[in-house]
Amino acid sequence: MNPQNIEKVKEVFSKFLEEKQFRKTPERFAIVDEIYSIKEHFNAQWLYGRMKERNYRVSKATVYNTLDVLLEAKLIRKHHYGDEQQIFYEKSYFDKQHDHIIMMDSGEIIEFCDPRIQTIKQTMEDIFGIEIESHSLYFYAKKKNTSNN
Amino acid sequence: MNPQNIEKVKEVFSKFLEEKQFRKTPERFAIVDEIYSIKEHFNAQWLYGRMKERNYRVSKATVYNTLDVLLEAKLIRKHHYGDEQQIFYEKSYFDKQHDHIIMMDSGEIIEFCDPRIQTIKQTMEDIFGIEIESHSLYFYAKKKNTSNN
DNA sequence: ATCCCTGCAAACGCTTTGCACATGA
DNA sequence: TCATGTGCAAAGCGTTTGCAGGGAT
Repeated sequence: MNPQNIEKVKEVFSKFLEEKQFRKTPERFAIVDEIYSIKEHFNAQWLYGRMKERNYRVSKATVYNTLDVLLEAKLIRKHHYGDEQQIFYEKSYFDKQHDHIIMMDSGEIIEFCDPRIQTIKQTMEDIFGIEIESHSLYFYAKKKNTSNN
Repeated sequence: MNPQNIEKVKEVFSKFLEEKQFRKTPERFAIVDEIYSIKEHFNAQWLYGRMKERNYRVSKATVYNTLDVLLEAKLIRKHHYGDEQQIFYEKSYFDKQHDHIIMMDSGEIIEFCDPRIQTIKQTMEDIFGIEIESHSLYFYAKKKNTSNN
C-alpha cells in the first residue's frame, strides 16, 4: 500500500481514537503501519513475531489489544476458516466488502464479490424480522481437471 | 431424535467403518449415541464432559479421534463462528444442508436454506474454473425494533 | 497374533490475564 | 496528576501428541 494511503488510514484511526477518548500511543500507530504493509491475511502471533523481528518494542498484550481497537474502528476485518483454530485478520480500509474462496490444495485465497449475497441477506431480514450486521462466507474449493475421477 | 433414527445412523456408520477398514469399537458407537441425542451445536470438550458425567469411559483423545471419523463419514458437520476459537459440531444425517444466523444478543442460532447460495457457488466455479466442495455462511444479526436508534 | 484404537497425561499454540511501571491527556 | 496503556510472564483453554496397554479383526 502506498505511503499516502497509510497516512490516510492513520488519520482515520487518529480521529477514531479521539472520538472514543482512547490514547494515541506510538505502539498503536506502529501496528497500523505494519498491518497496512501486509497484503495477505495474518494472525496476531505472526504480526507480533514480525514486529519483534523488525525490532519494534511491542508486547503481545499490546498487539492483541490494538487488534481489538482496530476491529472496532473497522480498519481491519476478522476471519475464521478451514481447520484453523486461530483468528486471521486483514486490512479493510480502501477495500470493498468481499468474500473468500479457500483453495484446499494450495492454501491460496481468492477474493470475490457477489451482489446476490445481499439479496439473501435482505430476504432473511424480512423473514425473521432481524437486522443482519455482518456475514461471513467461505467457499472451499479445489482446482478442476485434476483428472482423478 | 427417535430411537430408530439413531439405529439408522449407526448402521450407516457401521457400513462406513467397514468400507474404510476402521474398527468398530464400542466407544465410537457410544459417541454417536450421545451426539445424536444432542439438538444444538456442541464442541469436543463439552461432549467429553457430558460423557464423563454420564459415566461413559472415554478419553479426550477418543472423542477427538471419533469426531474426525464422523466428519469423514459426513455424519456430523463442523462449524466456526463468532469470536469463538473453538470448533463446533452438529449432527448432519437426516438434516438437509443449511446455513446459520447467529443472534448476537441472545446467542440463539437460526437455521435457514436459500437456493441462491448454490447459484453463487455455480458462478464462482465457472469464473475461476474450480470445484467448490463446501461452503460456510453465517449471518450475524440483532433483533429489530430495539428502538435504540 | 496383529496392529489399530484407547486412556492418560503432558505438550502445544493461540489468547487472555495480573501486576507493576510508563506515559498520554 | 492519574487513569489508561504497556511489557512481561504466567495462566487459560481447546486441541494434539506420545506412549504403553487393550481389544477388534
